[in-house]
Amino acid sequence: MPREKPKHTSAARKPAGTGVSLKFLAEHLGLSQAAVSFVINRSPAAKSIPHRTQELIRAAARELNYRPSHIARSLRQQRSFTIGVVVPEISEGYAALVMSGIEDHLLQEGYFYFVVSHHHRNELIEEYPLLLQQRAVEGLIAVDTVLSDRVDVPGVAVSGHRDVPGVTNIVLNHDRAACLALQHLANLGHRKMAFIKGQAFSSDTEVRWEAVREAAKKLNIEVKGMLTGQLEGESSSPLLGYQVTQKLLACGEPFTALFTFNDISAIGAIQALREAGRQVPEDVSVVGFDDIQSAAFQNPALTTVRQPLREMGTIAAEILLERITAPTKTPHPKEIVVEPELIIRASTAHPPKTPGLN
Amino acid sequence: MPREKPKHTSAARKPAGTGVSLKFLAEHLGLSQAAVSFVINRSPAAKSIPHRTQELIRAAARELNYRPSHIARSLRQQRSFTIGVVVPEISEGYAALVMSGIEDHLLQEGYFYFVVSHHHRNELIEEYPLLLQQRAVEGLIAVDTVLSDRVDVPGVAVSGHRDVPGVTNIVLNHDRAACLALQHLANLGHRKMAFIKGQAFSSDTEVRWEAVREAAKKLNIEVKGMLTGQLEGESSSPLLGYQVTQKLLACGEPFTALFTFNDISAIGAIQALREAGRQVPEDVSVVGFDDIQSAAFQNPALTTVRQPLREMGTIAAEILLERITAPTKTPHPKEIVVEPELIIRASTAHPPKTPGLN
DNA sequence: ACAGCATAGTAAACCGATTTAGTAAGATAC
DNA sequence: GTATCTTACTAAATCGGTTTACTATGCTGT
Repeated sequence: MPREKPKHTSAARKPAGTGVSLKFLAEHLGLSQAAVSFVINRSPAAKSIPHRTQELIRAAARELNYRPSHIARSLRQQRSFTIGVVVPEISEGYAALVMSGIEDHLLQEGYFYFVVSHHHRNELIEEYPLLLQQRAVEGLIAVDTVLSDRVDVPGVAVSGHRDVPGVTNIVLNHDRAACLALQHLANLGHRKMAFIKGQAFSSDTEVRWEAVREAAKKLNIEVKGMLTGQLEGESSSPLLGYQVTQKLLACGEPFTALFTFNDISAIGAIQALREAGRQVPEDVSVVGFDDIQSAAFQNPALTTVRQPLREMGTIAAEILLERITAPTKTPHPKEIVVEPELIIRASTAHPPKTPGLN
Repeated sequence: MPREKPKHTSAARKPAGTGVSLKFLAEHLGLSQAAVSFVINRSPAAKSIPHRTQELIRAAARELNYRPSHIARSLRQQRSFTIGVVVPEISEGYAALVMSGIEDHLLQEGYFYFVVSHHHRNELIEEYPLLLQQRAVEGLIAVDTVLSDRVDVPGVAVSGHRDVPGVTNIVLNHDRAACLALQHLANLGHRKMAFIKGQAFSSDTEVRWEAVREAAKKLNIEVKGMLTGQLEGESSSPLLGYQVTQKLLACGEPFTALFTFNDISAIGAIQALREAGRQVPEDVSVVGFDDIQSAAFQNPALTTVRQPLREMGTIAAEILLERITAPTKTPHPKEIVVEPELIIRASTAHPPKTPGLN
């Protein structure tokens, strides 16, 4: 009779394709899957397994390069450690900054995330959250997007501005933002101001505009319909700001200051002003919004209202994970307000001495 | 004896938490899970199930809002329809553009993707691909990152520039890119050129620099060590370009043209030049690289070598899915070359009449 | 009358883990 | 000597689907 070989019946396969499974590892060790699982996960049940055996198991796991299937684990534990992020589009500076804040916190906590971008198409805004849920995300973060309430995982909206049940809103203090900008311009001596509102689909547009009107009223500044433009179109190119500004100039109403919806449109606006022979800031002061990276490196460097976009992303991730891991602790905040900051650079100055020159 | 109620024993639960399961749906219908599964998936096995029943099943599924668990399905079918994207960081214009190209194709084909950013930290570059694999991604796309070969799923690198087995490289034709830029400057009459190389960690740096030297030799242009700067530091802010340019100016060697590693650094460079009293393009012409969105809206608008970043992302996704779904068809291309395009704007012009004025 | 085939499904294995309940062997207590 | 307690595990259920193999019934052909 031949000497008995070490247990190596190996019903579990190990063709390079899939990596080694728990079953394979257990058989290799001559132990049950349960025992191996206990040790690998440092489960309390492992306390009855002697140190010697534990080391054997860990050594084998390392040697065979065992990596538990996250999918199998998710299925069993009903925990995916995955969340979904819904953004309008990726290329835009805004969403990218928020995402990088989100990512920071999520990866650090061992969560991964799916990103989907809907390009403002309604059917996608409806469908993606459901698809994400099907993929067992434990929560959703929506950036500048209104989450429908058909979703039953915790949600956090960055600039969502809609009262959706179960969704926490992270919003900028727009009142303060508008005050900062208008106050700054008023202090410089500006009275005739023009404004560029955001696209209708952006959830910030409405709130911010309301805040601007409020602030203007407080400062006793007139908001003329003729001097109020609105961005139009999907893209996030400076071209939109360029076009609106041309219209504002064409209407003939004089102005010495322009408050735009974001930095991108401010950049386009400055271009249009310059082409029309108006110098920035000598003839017209321009205040942007967001403080995207390149704002500081425009010529002239942009005065702008800074939104702490990265922080907003981080906060969103923090709140979401809190809500996921301790759903009962806090009933969950409805809204979290972050503060803007006025960054004064070179695109604003006193109005020209001959005011109203057009 | 009370009238018999419709079959509704319902061992399967349906508390709002988890949505309905196949088991619940099957019991609700009084059918087996298999039958329901066949119909839902339009599997060939469903042909033996009469239309009437099929409709009943589909109606119930719709009504109960049944959504199969993607995780359970993945486990059984060993297909996750998920891929992993590895980028240096998200906030940068470069990666964001490539990602948006990737996303376009992936979502369209029913795949989702995880994003991880490694911030050039080696341990993360090593670890993330393994973690992604553990999460059963079917392939990896690395952007400006060298994939280690310890991964055994198909990989595609965008600007990877390293010969990793099993990885397809999508690269720009850097020789042509360098030629376009230098030819353009030479045609304008420039002879004294300065250069800004990329950071050491960027995988494009080496290749591009080689191409620049080659092109310069062909055009008989001297590449002086003193007029060669290098970006230093993690961040992707224009500040880096600003600092390098200050050094170039400080060295005292005259130049009339500057070819930068990317648009971001070109923006910083222009700032530095201006502060030193050199006008762009009157005194110094500047050529950027990439053609990021804001390049067109700089002042002056940036002349730059355009990389088709979005397309590179889309191509990466296409190749990857091809390799996943038909692994044997093509042995798999080692390298795919895309062509650059010179975008001439306002930051380049003839050199000044008094050449070499410093 | 009975084989053979189509119809309309069902039972159970399976994917790869986690987890509960339980067991066998040896040590200790009384 | 036996009841009890540890110690060191294991068997089997489970998560929620997919898929293979099989069955029961009715109809057709000869």
